[in-house]
Amino acid sequence: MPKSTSAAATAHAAAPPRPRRTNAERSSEMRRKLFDASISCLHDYGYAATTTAMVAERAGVSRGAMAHHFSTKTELMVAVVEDVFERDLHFYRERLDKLPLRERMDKLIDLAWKAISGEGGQAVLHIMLAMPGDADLRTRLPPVIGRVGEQGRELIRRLALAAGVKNKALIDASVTLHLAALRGLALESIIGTDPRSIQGALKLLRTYLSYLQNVLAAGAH
Amino acid sequence: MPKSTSAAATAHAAAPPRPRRTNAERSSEMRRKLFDASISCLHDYGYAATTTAMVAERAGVSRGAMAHHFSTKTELMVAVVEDVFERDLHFYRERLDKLPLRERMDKLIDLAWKAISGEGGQAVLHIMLAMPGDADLRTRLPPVIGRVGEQGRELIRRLALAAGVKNKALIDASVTLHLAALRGLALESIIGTDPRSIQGALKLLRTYLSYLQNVLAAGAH
DNA sequence: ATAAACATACTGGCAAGCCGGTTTTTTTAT
DNA sequence: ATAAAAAAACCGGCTTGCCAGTATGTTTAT
Repeated sequence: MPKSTSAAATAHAAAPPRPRRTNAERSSEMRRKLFDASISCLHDYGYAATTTAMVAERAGVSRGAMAHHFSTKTELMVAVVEDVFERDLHFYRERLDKLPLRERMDKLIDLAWKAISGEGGQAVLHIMLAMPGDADLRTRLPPVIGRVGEQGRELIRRLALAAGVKNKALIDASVTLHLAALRGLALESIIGTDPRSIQGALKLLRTYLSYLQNVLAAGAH
Repeated sequence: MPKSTSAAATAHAAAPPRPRRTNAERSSEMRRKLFDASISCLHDYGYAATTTAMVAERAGVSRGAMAHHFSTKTELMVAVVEDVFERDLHFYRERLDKLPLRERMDKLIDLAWKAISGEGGQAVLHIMLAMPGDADLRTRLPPVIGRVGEQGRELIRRLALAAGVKNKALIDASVTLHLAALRGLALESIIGTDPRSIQGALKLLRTYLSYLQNVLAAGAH
């Protein structure tokens, strides 16, 4: 392989165009690639069948590079959950801000369904279900889930308050229930349930929510 | 160890009481033990962290015996799902038959919650989430799920018809949604969500169902 | 220069499946 | 009825492949 000659030193040598990225850029690009590959693998194969080697390969990255950024599989997975949650929150805020207040609640279910049933949501689902089998995950994940869960609840509370609803306990119960329902439906789609059946359930869920809004609005006056 | 003498041949020898079970009995007892141990392990550690050796040990059975009845882990897990589903259906029927028609619908949610959030339900949840990573599971499990799902739907359709509801599509959507919600809440309890929050969500779910019944009953006349 | 980013090779542990052999039950032949 | 033969249930060690983690070497940025 006669590539070692000073060809690279010649002026026109642009065979591999060198971007000359900064270290911070390299790191964040590396993490992005690893997250995407992880999510994709988790979606396709689940937690246990997702091997670190597989993730590295799909990311187009060496195992060593991955080890440099995430020394253990658990660590990577926790970071994946954080990444997905952050992106989801950003996704919600970006879309909701453009809508008039009255329409936001209704849109929320569609957005949440997209987030939860998508690749990222399914990946998170798999990681969560791996908790009972991984002690590290069991200690590291709950704080992450709790933090973002609180942020999400806060976001929805604001929407509800703007709509004139005060019953905090009921709002929380509603959030818990609707998120659980969406997760359950996402699970159904994982195990191959007929999508039409799932769509019907989603429609009913929207109906339920608007019923709840009516009741609460009536009670609020 | 002088137990090898003909003590067993004497009339009163009850030291090791030999049951002299029939083969069918031995088989079914063995399967029962393996199912219970599997469910317990799945609940405690999830799918991947549940090893066949662990199941055998917890069942108080040799690995070879287990291999005789279930030659592969996947095979055992499919059988576990079948067992849980059969027991659940039996559980539903037994409890519901004793109730007057009007109360059955409401009771159904409690029963389904007990079944889905219990050890067996969580075990099934773990097995389902393992599907993407196991090709065998992916081909063997759907038929089982489909069969029992249809039986469950049939049971509920009868209840609904007895209550004067005709809208078949809406009934199916309702069943799908409510089961999904319960599964999602079971998942929440697995990842350690505050039980009070879950109870609140359950209460709201019951409210939703009675609302739906009222609407349907009104529409049926 | 030196530290961070990236790559390659290796290792230790472990779980699933396999296999030869033993014990218990059931069937068959006498 | 009873012994021999066949079948079914049961046992535990072995092994092979594979995966997470590690150790060491090379390139790129600061």
